[in-house]
Parts: sequence; structure tokens; C-alpha cells
Amino acid sequence: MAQIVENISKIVTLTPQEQALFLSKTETKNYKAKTIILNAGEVCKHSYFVNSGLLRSFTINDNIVEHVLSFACEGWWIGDMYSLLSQKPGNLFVEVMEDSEVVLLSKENQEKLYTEIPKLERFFRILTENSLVANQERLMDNLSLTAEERFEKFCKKYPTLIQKVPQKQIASYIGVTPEFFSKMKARLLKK
Amino acid sequence: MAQIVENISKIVTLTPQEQALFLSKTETKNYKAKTIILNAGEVCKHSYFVNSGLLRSFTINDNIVEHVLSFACEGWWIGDMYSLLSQKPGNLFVEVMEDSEVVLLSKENQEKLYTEIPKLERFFRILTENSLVANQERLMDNLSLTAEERFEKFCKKYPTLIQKVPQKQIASYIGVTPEFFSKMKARLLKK
DNA sequence: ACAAGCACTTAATGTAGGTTAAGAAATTAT
DNA sequence: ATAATTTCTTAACCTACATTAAGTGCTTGT
Repeated sequence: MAQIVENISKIVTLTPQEQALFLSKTETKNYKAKTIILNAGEVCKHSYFVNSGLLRSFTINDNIVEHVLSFACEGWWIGDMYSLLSQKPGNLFVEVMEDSEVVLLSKENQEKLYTEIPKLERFFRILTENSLVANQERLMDNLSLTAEERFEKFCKKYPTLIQKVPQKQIASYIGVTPEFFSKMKARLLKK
Repeated sequence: MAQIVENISKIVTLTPQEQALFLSKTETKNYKAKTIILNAGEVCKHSYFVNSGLLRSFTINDNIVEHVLSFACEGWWIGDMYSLLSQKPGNLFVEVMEDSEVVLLSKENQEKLYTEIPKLERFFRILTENSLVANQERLMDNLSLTAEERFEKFCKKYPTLIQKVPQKQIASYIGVTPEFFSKMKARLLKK
């Protein structure tokens, strides 16, 4: 069964016909590492589901500093939700970090699917709810924990990512500079 | 028309029967200022919709410091989404800041309503999507903007709240101490 | 195989924002 | 009205993290 269908089936049950209909509205692409599949300033036209590989979304502020919003590895969704919903130019870049296979679901098809398969409305509601909960926790963590504590949480939550992601991007995700992250890591290793 | 129904009608259209069904599953309560309607450590059983008044949700960390996650005034929803979804004890307090009229929708009724009125699935999907977008923006702002810039954004985004909310809680929302906030405000007034 | 660029480290110095403490102003309760 | 409590301000001092800079590995492309 297609991975994306399997992913959906963890939350709502689709008939074989519905599965086929769903898949017919998606498009699967392979990207080389370092490909930017969405640029800041562009309107986001798709939701992206990762079959294999690793992507990330990030912004770049005035001072040319990157800030990672999210990583997405196998089985995760990614995109620029603000831009996708509003259909206005967004602030996010979406970059392919390793050679990856990605399923694209266009906004129009996603909306058609909501009416053709109402269960998908539920699926995406739940997906978004979970995402919101995770985001709220991260926000509160940024307000109340030290960089060291945030890093520890990150390690527990995403153990596989630590192997794969360059550490300057983990630094960016938890909200410190690469230099400080390096120093902090050295400090932690001494313990 | 009931405010909560009006709120829903901005996004999906309900028939009079559906409106009545919806309202029959809710309960409206009046709370005095300073009432805590949800404590950290409890399981959140309801979504709260504010008819009038003002509420907030916040955590308290080890050092007895409060961190405001959100404010909710007239027409806004609030609760502890993590706890509501997982039905596990949460970390959030929900406090009534002014005498308020609040509509309670229990988790069970909310889920019944999803099947009885599928359009509500869409309503809450869209509500959650918007919430997620706002949260993502706030997270990125916390990573990339100074306290001063975050405060300016807050003022533009929630002009009415500035009059109503004690400034130490605005400080908490943007992520600084009340003392630093005070200093920053004095600095801004000089310009 | 080599050069060119990244990613990581280390260290000196700088700063936004935190802490502590004490008093003034504003609310709230009696 | 007055006391009690909470909120806000100010100021001296402190620290987690940023900045700058220079050097050391790694990758990656050719």
C-alpha cells in the first residue's frame, strides 16, 4: 500500500476506491539533496508528504540568519501552511536535505477531496490538531526552558534526526547560534 | 442569534435545526473574575468559547514563573488542546480575567457533533489551521525578533488587549520579565 | 587527487534581557 | 476611608547567549 495511504489509514479508514481516488489526485516526485522546492515570496501550492528522505522548512531574516521551523522525514507532512491557506506569498523556504521521494497534493485537489471523501476532513483536522499541540509545547519550551533543556528534549523527541541533520540546523531549530551550540555540546559531553 | 453560532456561521453554514442541535449540546456559564476554570494536572473536558469577558491560559514552571500561552476575549476559543485531545492531565491553567460568559462544549459532545453535523469537522479543521498558522508565526517571532519588536507586533495585532490586560501578563506573553518590560516601555515612550 | 567550500570548534569580548531589591502607584477588600 | 494586596517602576548588578574572528577538519565537485 502507498505510504501516504498507510499514513492516512492510521487515523481514518479508506475504502480501496477512496484510496485510489486519493492517489489519483497526488503526484510523486524525486528530488536531489539541496533542491529548494518552495521559496520565500512564492505562493505555496502544495502540501508535501515525505515518502523517503528528509526536508526542512525555514525562514531567512534581514540579517541573513536562517531559522528552522520544522524538519520532515519519512511519513511526515511539510509545507508553508500560512501561504497554502491564504494563497499569499509566504516567508518559508522548503528545502530537500537528502535525496527524497515526495508526494505532492495540490491545494485544489485537497479541497476537492474534502468534499469527495469527507473522512479526509477529519484526517486533516486531526493532523492539524496534533501539529498545533506540538507547536504550542515548543513555544512554551522556548519561553521557559534553557537552550540546554531544549536540546535534551529535542534529543529525546527526535533521536533519529540527530544523526542526519547538520548540527547548525539543530541549533537553529532550538533557537541558538551554531557557536553557542558547539560550546554547549562540549559542556554536556564533559558530564 | 447565539454568538457561538454566529462565529461558526462565518466559516460554515448551519441550518436552523443544526444550530439548535449544536446549542443543545453546549452549556453557558457565568464566571467571576479570577476564577480558575481549569487547573494544571487536571484533564481538560471542554472547549471554551468566550461570549463576553476575557480569559487566558498559562503554565507555571518550577520557579513559580507564569507563562501565558494565550488570551481569549469575545468570540475566541480557549482550552488545553493537549489535554483535551489526549485526555491526560495537562500543564495549562485557564483563568477568567474579567467577569465572563463562557460557552462550554464537552469533548464527548464535540465528537458526537462531528458525526451528526459533518460540517463542524470542517469548521474545527479551519479553526485549528488558523490557530496553527498564528502559533507558527509567534514561534518564529520568538526565535528571530527582539522583545521590542515582539511587543510592537503584539500592539498591532491585539490593540484592544493592551487596555485590558495587566502589563505583566503581556510581558509574559511576549516572553520577558515584568521588570524588563517596564524598562523597555519607558525606553519606547522616549522616542 | 585536489581545491573550494562548508561545518564545526575555540576563545575573547559584547549585550539583551534576567535577578534582586526597594519604593511608588494603583486596585481590591473590609 | 483605610488597610492589604497587587502592579508597576527604577536601579545596580548578573548571566545566558550573541558576535566576531581565526583555525581545523569535512564534504563535494571537478
